[in-house]
Amino acid sequence: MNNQQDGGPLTLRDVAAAAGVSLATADRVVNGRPGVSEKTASKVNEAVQRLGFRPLAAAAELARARSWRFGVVLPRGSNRFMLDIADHIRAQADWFRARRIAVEIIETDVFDADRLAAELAGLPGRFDGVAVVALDHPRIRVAIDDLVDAGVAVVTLVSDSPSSRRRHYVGIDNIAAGRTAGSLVGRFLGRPRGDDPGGSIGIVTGSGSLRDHAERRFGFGQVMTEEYPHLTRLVPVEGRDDPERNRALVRRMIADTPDLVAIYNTGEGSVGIGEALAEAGLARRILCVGHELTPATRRMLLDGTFAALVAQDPGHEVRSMARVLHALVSGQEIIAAQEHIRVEVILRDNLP
Amino acid sequence: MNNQQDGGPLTLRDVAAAAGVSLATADRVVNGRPGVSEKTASKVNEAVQRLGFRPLAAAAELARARSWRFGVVLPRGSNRFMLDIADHIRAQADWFRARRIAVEIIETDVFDADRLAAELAGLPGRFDGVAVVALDHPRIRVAIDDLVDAGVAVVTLVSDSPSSRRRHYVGIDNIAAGRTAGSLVGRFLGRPRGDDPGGSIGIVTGSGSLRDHAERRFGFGQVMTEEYPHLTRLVPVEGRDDPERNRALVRRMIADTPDLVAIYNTGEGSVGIGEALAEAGLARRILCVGHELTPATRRMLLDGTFAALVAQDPGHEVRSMARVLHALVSGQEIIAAQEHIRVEVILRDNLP
DNA sequence: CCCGTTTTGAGTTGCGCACCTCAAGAAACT
DNA sequence: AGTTTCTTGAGGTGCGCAACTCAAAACGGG
Repeated sequence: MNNQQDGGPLTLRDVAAAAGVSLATADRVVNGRPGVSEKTASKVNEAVQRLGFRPLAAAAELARARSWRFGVVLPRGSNRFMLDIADHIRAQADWFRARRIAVEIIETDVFDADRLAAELAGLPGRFDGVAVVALDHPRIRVAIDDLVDAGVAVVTLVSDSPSSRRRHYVGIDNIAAGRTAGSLVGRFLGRPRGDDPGGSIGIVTGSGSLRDHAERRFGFGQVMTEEYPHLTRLVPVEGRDDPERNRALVRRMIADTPDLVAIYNTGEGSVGIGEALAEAGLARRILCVGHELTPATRRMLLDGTFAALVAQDPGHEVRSMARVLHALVSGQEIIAAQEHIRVEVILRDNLP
Repeated sequence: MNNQQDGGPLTLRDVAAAAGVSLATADRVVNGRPGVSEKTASKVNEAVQRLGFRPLAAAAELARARSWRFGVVLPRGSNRFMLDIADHIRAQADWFRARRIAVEIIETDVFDADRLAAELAGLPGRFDGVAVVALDHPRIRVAIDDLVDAGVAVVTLVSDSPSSRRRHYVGIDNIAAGRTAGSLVGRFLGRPRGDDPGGSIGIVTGSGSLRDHAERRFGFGQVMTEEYPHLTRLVPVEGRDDPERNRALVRRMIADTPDLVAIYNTGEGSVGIGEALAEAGLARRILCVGHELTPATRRMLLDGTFAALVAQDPGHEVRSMARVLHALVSGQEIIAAQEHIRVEVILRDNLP
């Protein structure tokens, strides 16, 4: 019953026949089970190669007949972007269930390394795969490595811990994101003409200890130094992603900086910046670039308060996380090109 | 053998038990087969809702045990973007095979409506699903509708034919793309200051008859008229996406336009524009914005000849096309949010 | 040569579902 | 009442693979 005769799909049966072995032997080779001589194994592998056999994903998954438990460790709190991530996870519930995946969202204080490490230490046994918004901190690195050693598939999400042995990072290149913001600010301000004095750029950031924000500031600074040396960068102020704090900080910034021409916010809470500018009657007169698309930033993009946003798509990230964890636990290959998360530039005109 | 007792996965068996009907009846309802009274059907549906049942994707796919034949109709020729689309289709071969999908690429002259229509007429029977780079032309609309009537799932790819009854369009909103290009050009040129005379903007386009290019010109013009009235738009010149023609056109444009400040190319062949500028020693002095990321545009983005690209991701489009066609032929739902193709802005700093 | 080990073949089971047949029962007709 | 139509249940089959058992065959060492 060689399927290949009738043009049907290529099955393991065909491989076995082509290699001149039994189905059982072919199965042993393909699934890496012991008890096959090297000679026979290479015969089978050669046939797999020659025929281009790939196990039918659906059949393999069905036959494996096991379910997976994934945990996603997110920062507790009201950060809009993280809420979006959580929403997208819930929105993907059907996708997960159709693949026998149970997802649990674990909210914790990711800014407290000890607590996060303790949380991670309790995960082995509870989960087959874990995605974590990581702090780049030695204690977290160790906690992640322990998870990996316990046989859990670990990926970092949004914020990486590159020194750990996590299998994958799902998120954007934050240096590139900062550079992109820098180029937008530089180009939007225009080349200095004649006696153009340049001007000062205010930088609002979340916290000095977050790797993603630090990388964005770094990338932003790179471009500014290289390409726009006529512009002055003010010392970054930390608003901890809180709109209220950002508003106060920007209010003071406006008062203290007569030649303020632009503001770059590396994190959330952009709405506070917009409010401070509106109070001072400076909305649309001072160039603003921020990160992430939220209802608030969308509104400010539409009304012109913000000229551009540098963003990452939380939906893509959640789907990528799901695919990568699923591939890792079920021993499939990761298609790198597909899992690359893009640094997106959003203007008023290409709002999704 | 109620799986729910042991916390196992939720199966159709459980639904049937919960609804107090047999497996066969539950199956009839779930798969929309006839012969079930309305009362019983609603009982089953209620149980499906209440328990949150979803057929296990792998099992459903395996059981359906049928393969699909998809055809992708692409323009013949050397257009780099279309070659990328074809490459991505080939790169997805494994994904397709794992889902029993055989994909055939059909190259034809999409600019010749008669020939394209004839090509489409020959597809029913050969394919279960077809993706076509459509010309928005009455003859093509009829040909697409005929395909749909013949029971073929049809989606348009990259270029739409919105008046047809195609089930889905996989591609970007080209008006938004043109608007985005317009905003980039306008903002990059900067606000007029003092006695700033504005300047002229050259527009290079592929052909007047392509819907996507026309829409881009329209969107570009919208933004220019609304926001940057001090800038003059030259009459678009048609280079048919050919670098050589574009080079000649831009050479003439440079000679004829002393106040040329920017060039917008709605299509391909941007490399010819870069060459003409380089010859005249104007590279990086005249602002260029184009479309699509190719090896050539990537290079010109890096060397500063082009300031920005407005792009669509061919990989995303191919994957979306595959998902949508697969969903259509197998009666699954399309997740609209996931299938939205974004208008991407690519600067030197966020090159993927 | 025999004996023990390794390798291989043959076969079974089950994953969850789609799809089919057949027959029994219920309801709606004449 | 009998007859026809509709509805439901029971059961089987197969999709392609993973994972297993058991026995036969091949192999290696003494």
